[in-house]
Amino acid sequence: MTRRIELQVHSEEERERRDAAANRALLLETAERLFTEQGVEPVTMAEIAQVAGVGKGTLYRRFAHKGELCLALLDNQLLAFQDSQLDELRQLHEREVPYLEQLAHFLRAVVAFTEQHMPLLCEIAQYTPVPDGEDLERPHSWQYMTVHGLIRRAQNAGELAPDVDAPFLAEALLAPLVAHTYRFQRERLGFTPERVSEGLSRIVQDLAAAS
Amino acid sequence: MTRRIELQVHSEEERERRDAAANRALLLETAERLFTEQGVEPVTMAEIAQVAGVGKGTLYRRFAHKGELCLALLDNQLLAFQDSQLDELRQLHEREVPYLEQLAHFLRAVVAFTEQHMPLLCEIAQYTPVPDGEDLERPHSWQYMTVHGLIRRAQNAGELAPDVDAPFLAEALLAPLVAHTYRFQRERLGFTPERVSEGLSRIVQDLAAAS
DNA sequence: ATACCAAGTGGACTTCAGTCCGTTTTTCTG
DNA sequence: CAGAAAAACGGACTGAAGTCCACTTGGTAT
Repeated sequence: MTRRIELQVHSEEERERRDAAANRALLLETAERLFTEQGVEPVTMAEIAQVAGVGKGTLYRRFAHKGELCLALLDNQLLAFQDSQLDELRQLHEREVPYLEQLAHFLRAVVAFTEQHMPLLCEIAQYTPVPDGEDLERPHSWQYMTVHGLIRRAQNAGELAPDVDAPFLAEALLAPLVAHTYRFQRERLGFTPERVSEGLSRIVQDLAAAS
Repeated sequence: MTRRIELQVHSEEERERRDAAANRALLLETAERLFTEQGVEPVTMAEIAQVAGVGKGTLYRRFAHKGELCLALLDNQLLAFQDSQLDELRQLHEREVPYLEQLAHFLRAVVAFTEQHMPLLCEIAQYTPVPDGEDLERPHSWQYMTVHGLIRRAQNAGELAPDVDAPFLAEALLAPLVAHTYRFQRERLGFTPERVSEGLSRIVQDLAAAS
């Protein structure tokens, strides 16, 4: 046998060596602890490596930059969020709740998620070298697809005019929830999460009413 | 006479020394040239100082960081933009164009401005240390006040339901025009400026229709 | 004119992100 | 179990932002 055929769709990158896997876990634990103690932003990559007792090279071999590390830390919670949302949307769908109402519900959940993970999300956005980005926007990307999907279904169901630009509308509804923009609203404008949720719901409602 | 009373409302910070003013101008010219030649992002502060033939300390005394330098470079054009917009809005108002239409017009103008100055605006956003920000958001701040004002007038004129959260709506309409968010739409989603303008106008229209 | 001093200046220095590469460890193969 | 290839490791190094401070200079008061 020359090479095992890749069967799994996801994360089949021919497994890390044992020491590598151990270090990945160690680094994630260390980072999480330091973040809890000092907050995300002030902790440096060098500090994480040092406290974990490995060289910087090792740290950077696992995580190309601080953003990737933060994303890894968020990964489990992101998966959980996605699962719970898919589930809730399915339930709403079974109860034949209109798509635009599902959308409002989903946006509310995204607000909560953003609120909860603001520091990590800001850091992820910060350390994403412009042209790269691909997977760093993963949280946003999934949210975008979901919102876009709900909008299109709403259009198909006649809840929303079919000539509305669904991709743009999806982006516009999520734009206030981009980490830095959201933080600005929270910290400088003094908006509460509820206020943001309500505001977005209202926009969605009015879009429906206009159709 | 002990101290001249400050009469001017703006920029009365007791004037720079002649050499300082000369260096400010020199640095702005140099930065502008380098930005034109190489683009904004790859030019370093050290390079600007070096090419201008001054020490880094001098550069940083004038401009606390790259964001401030970029903002200074944008300042004239920002003033021109504000003037032209105030003028246009005044004209629209005289022709008794509805406020929400004025708003759509203004948002279109902001899209154009953002489009034109994207590199500088991104850099300004990048180098704004979190807690600071005050004047770095000046472009956004003025846009925000204008949009907010138009929304409230629309409400007073009965064009828009009075229970809409005007401050939030202003922020939500401008959120897609925050530099990084806008760039994402342009470069990764492939939206054209027209598409963004149209999309925002449509939202504004539908808000009106729903009231 | 002189002398004083706040403002301005230059560049070495610190800090942090991220890279590089010679050395060590794991794992695979016979 | 030995030997070799691949992967991982560590920490010195680079590059850029931003700070610091001893020194100089332009405005002002005498």
